[in-house]
Amino acid sequence: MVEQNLNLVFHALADSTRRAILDRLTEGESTVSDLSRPFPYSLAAISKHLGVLERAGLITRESRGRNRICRINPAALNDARAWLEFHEIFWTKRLESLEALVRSTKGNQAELHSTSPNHPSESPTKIVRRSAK
Amino acid sequence: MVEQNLNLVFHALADSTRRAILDRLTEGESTVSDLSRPFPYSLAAISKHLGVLERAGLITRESRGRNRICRINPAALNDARAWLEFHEIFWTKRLESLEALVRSTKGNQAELHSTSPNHPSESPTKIVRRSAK
DNA sequence: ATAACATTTTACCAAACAGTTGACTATTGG
DNA sequence: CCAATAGTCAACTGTTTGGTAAAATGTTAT
Repeated sequence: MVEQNLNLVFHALADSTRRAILDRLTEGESTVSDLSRPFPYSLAAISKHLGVLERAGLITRESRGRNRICRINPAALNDARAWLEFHEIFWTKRLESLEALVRSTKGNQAELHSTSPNHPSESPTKIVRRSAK
Repeated sequence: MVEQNLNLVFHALADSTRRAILDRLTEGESTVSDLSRPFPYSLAAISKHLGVLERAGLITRESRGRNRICRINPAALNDARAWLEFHEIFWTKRLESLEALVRSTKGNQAELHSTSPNHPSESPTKIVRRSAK
């Protein structure tokens, strides 16, 4: 569930055009055609990008008359940021404790490969078959 | 440059298998076949995933005898995390000031669409043609 | 009513993706 | 030296992506 959402969010962010759309949206809500103006793409292309962003929860769209106005949804970034932040710290900590281990055992050739200083069960991400993407 | 790198990093992260590989790698460096063992995929598939992760700078690979050992590179997460963190704060701030504006002008129907409380030049992401992806 | 406008949908295309299998290249243990 | 092991590469397959153009759907203004 969360896994699937991370896929959607990271995928949505992995495109310059979509990130630029998000940036434009920080300047305030916007209609689709206003949004599309600065881009060298068709309205339909932008509409598709908005679909990707909406499915990822990064924006919301609301019909107002014959326009659809788009707004950013800051909360949706939280999952992704949390994943990154946690992992950055986690990885760094792991590397530090690994270095400490190396330092403390320097001189005697301790096993350096297959190092598992903590229990593997801490690993937070689960394997998901491609069909679930 | 940075733009391009963000594409690579976010794309690399937008896949459960690759995130799971990264997680496994936090338990310590690993060979490719050790890495591939828990996954229901061929060695070649995992090797490809490792290529994606390496191109994004998220891991490094080093030949050791007939093995290639893979290590995580925590620094590479920084760009992505920085982007997310900045934007989450940025977006939230914008929404707050927008709300404040709405509150302060409540009762008189001020222009609510096309709202640009700050200068648009602050927007950090640039538009990049698809070819650059 | 009807014309114009804003957006989505559909049908299509080329390129990229995620996977496979099988051949190929090193490296090592016996 | 030779067989086994570790990994990558090449070719192929089916699916997804990011784009287009054109038709369809709503909504508003006249």
